[in-house]
Amino acid sequence: MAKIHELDDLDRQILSILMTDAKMAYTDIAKQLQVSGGTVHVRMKKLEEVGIVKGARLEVDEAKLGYDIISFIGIFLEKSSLYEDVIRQINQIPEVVNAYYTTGNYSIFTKIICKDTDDLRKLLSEKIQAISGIQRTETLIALEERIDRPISLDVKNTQDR
Amino acid sequence: MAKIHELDDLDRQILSILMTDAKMAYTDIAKQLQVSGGTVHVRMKKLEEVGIVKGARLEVDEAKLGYDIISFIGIFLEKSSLYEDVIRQINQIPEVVNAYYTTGNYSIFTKIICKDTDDLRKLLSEKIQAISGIQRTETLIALEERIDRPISLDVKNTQDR
DNA sequence: GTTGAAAAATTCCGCCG
DNA sequence: CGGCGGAATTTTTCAAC
Repeated sequence: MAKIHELDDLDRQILSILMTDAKMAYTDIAKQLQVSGGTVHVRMKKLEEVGIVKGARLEVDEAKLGYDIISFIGIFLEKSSLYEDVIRQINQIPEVVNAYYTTGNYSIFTKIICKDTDDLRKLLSEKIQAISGIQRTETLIALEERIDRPISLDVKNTQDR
Repeated sequence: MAKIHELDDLDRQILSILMTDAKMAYTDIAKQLQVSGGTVHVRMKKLEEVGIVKGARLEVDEAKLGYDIISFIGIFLEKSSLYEDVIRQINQIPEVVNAYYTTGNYSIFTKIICKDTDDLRKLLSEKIQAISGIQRTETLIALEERIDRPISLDVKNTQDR
């Protein structure tokens, strides 16, 4: 479930560009990388086929939509065997945007985006704490998002012009 | 820095669709929502102008690219006045994909994606710990990402057909 | 990997409710 | 004014080389 396919430098360059701007036209990328538009198309098709490219998401300013609170909630389970069940229930909560199975302090670690502190309070007391199998939670509130970017692929030749 | 613009239901429906699939053609969205392609175009332009739409990112399977370790690192600062300086230095580390200023236990909370545990170890000891102003760090390693999705906008009328 | 041409989507503009 | 329809321009997509 994590097979590494052979990618050449062109693949990585195309990915690098689209990872920060998925809407850029293939013809523009082609110009930038000095290849034909057809080539970019073929590469992307291959990358989609092997599952490296899973799709594209619009980046929105959540705060401008009224979602002001980003928080991380660490969840301790009563028994680790409850993991699947708890994840299933957490999945029902729309405000949860990420959930990870983790080592260390917590069993499950989640990222949550909600409208205000009242929303968060209700979410914790009425939704999260209500899930059976959860022992206790720890909440971390983010005041400011300072870095948000994709991973940077290292590309050998950046001698494009 | 968080002004809420008036969005109608059509705006929210368009956003909802593109937030999960930014590559969907405007004409397809138009068909789905029973409006003309031109209308979708005008709405998106407005959403971009007011900054609600910031861009689009390709979603990639990091594991297939060899990036197997997702970890969260909480950073304690010696003095909170060092915040800006430390963020600036963290920003230089390509593996850092997110950084937040937080309340609670930590001062800075980061999400990091790297290739393997050895990479992570080096990152911690050679890059993070080397930043002056950092007192200590706490690391959380994610074994499995189970939920990864955008926020869900509530749309009044979903009577599209 | 390229070229070129058909099909489709984007983008713009004048018109209508 | 907000939405519509159509036309010009670009882009995507695919074949043959």
